[in-house]
Amino acid sequence: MSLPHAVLTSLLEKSTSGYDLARRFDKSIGYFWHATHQQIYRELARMEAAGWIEAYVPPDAGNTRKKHYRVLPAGRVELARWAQDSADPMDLRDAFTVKLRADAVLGEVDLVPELQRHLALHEERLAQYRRFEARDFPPGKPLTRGQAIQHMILKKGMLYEQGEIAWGREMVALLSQPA
Amino acid sequence: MSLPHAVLTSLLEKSTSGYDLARRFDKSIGYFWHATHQQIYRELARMEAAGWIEAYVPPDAGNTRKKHYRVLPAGRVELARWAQDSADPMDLRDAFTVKLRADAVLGEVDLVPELQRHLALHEERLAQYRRFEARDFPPGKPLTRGQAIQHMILKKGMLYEQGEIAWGREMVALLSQPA
DNA sequence: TGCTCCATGTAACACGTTACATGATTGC
DNA sequence: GCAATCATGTAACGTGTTACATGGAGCA
Repeated sequence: MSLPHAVLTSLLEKSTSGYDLARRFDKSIGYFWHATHQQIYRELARMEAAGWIEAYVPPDAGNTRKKHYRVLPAGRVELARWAQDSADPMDLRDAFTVKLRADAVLGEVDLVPELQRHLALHEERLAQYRRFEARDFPPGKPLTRGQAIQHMILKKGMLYEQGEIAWGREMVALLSQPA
Repeated sequence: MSLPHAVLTSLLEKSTSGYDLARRFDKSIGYFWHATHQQIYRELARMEAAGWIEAYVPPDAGNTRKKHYRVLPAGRVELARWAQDSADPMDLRDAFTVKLRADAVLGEVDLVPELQRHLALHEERLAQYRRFEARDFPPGKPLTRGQAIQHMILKKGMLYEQGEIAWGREMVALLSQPA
């Protein structure tokens, strides 16, 4: 049960509306914790009921219907409590690997086009991470502790994408071989 | 919806009982597609109802209550259909990375012990993968197409664990620095 | 006898996904 | 005026998790 805590973290980084949170979950924090906008609205309602966050109308509201949320002290306490909890590394649920295994046992499945599509997606994401890095962490720039952690998170994402790409290329070569 | 297909794949690799499938999901295929024994029993019941698999009493049953399952032609067809479907790369749900972000914004969270625990788990799993590799894919051994795919899957797991370990060590160094 | 592990399940609930609904605003 | 996008939600359903139930087999 970490979705509320991912939302709390995102709100602490920047107080905002459910809609903008959902969009942020499509990039940034969502690269490490995926969630749909419906999950986010549901969690916001629950957390408001629990007294972890509160809604307010932003001063520059103007003519939108946006409801902004900010984290209350109880929310901070809960987030700190959860962060100190022990939890095992994430379980993988990687459908493509299962498909490869299915191919290994069935034969007659052509996974090359899908693999190449995934490769392109991983390359695109890696390129985006590199742009983030160039923008936020230029070489030589002194970093606060928090920024250094954010940089390491980005590097973790880059490492992951690089691994997927290197492995994917080798896999294309194998699958493209004549049987 | 890939759990039934992961089970089908596992049953094609070896017909067996729900109990043994559950144990296999704790190693082997479970490293890429996690599932609990309750999920597996539920899927077996559904797939039997759908005519994808059938239960039978193994000839050497003896005095156990084990029900073995084997894949029926309809199950093969369904697995091949699913394997050809397009699906995006897996979404991550990595609680530890969220905790790091929480630490970056909150401070005052000590994630070093947890990180070291994870490091030990990743190292152990990598060692296990290496044992699998030495046992199943000794250098120079000629491989069928299916075996070559299985080897690549194992290498993907090794690459992943190596990345986690390298990154984790760098992260320990950062978090251990005096603030 | 009592303990542990084997083996299969039921039930309740929490979480995640998909489809749909509603109305306001912005741009052509 | 119309379409696309903004912004928030409801509802239904499917998947995943946790707790518990049941009874047999092996063994000290």
